[in-house]
Amino acid sequence: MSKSAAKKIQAIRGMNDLLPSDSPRWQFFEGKVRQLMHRYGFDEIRTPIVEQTALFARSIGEVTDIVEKEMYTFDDRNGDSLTLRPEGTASCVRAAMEHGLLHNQTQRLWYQGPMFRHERPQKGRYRQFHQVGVETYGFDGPDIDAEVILLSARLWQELGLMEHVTLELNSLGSAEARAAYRDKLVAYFEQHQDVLDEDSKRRLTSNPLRILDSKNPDMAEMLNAAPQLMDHLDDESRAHFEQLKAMLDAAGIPYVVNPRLVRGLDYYCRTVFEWTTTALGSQGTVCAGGRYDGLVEQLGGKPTPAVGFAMGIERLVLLLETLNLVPADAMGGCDVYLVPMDDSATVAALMLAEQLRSALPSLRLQLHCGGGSFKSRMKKADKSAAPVAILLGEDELANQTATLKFLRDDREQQQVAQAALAETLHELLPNVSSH
RNA sequence: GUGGAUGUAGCUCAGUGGUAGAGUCCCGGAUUGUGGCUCCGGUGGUCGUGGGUUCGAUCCCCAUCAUCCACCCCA
Repeated sequence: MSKSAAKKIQAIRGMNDLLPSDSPRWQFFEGKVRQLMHRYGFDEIRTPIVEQTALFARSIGEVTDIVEKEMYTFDDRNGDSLTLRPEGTASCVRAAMEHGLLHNQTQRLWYQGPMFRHERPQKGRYRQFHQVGVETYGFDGPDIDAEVILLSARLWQELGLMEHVTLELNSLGSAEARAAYRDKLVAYFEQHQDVLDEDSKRRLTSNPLRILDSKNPDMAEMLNAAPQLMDHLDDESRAHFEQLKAMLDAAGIPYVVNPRLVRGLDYYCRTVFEWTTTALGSQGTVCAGGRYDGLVEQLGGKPTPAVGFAMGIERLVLLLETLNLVPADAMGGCDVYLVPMDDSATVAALMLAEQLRSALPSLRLQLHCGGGSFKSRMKKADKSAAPVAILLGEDELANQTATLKFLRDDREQQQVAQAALAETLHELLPNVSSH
């Protein structure tokens, strides 16, 4: 620990520690997700966080921002170019193909885990962030589009977020229709070069559809007169989109059609959607996805229709926190804090704690450790947020009892025989069951 | 990647060109076996980091790192 060697090592920029005070919120969210996926008949898939660089370049699109400047790419010791995954879909397709999951069968998969993008960090935008994603394969009708949207909607309902999010919907048409429209749009923009700002000129080659979404008021007039994607949909995509809207109407899910909604990743076609919120500043997209019918084939598999979405866990947890939607009983804590009143009761307390844990498997009991004055032991009992403290001292040891003290309500403490303690706690604490 | 704001105790923040303070937290005491309220005392800081100007820099200048905001992009 010399001064010269004192350069502090800290976490990588944009990569955060998840501290004990945060994890209950994450666990609450993750628990809801897991339960929901189970209820909808989706199976979990876990893939490595590192893949061959080519996988992402070929799926996300060579000229997207993600591939051009945001990937964590490095050479393995044998010279292979590897990349920390910037999103989950490509890995999922790769794994499904590699293990024959797409061979004459349909799949409904979900995953969860860290993703990596080298962007400038901001609230709700990090270099290591976490997504929950859903991917379905082998369904070409709008029913599966509706199904995954309904799944996401139910999650918002269960989390109490429904009135804080908006569903935006669009159709990009088939890959062919989209490409044709893209050419037409580029031609139109090239005729109006003089009105385009710098960003838009750059996007002319990278993602011309996004220019439509520009906030620059000087371009508004020109953009309004631009060819509309909706007018260039192929008939099949138009029908698909109409049916999807009818299904959402029938399910009572409100949405707004946003003809300027364009996803940044190249593989999307037909249905695209985003759930957005105004409560998080400029990082308003909380969940986004769509159809990517061409990707499996593009990666060397048989043509396979696919629909999926991903949501950002940091953003959703942040939203839950901001809106105070995590119930208090999910925020950790324990039921009972067991206090040996002085060091002579340590061993007895240890044994009593184990005995109670055996008798009451759902009991959350924290044993006081680390000594200290009796006063400080009681302070820690208070801080534990437990409703009940068990005190064990000289008198209790002498007559095989324990003192039950109620920390949260005005109620006389009571002496209970140690043999009857489990039964008493079971009666006292509604969430604790005996076995 | 571009523009801007901010970095002082574990946390929230004052403050001054002469090597730092409050609240909170933590520990102890008032109260020998009873926490929360009150009162008293105590621990805790290379003032983000590295240079420069100066007799002297936490303060002024430069660089750098980090966080936040907007843009870009996206979950």
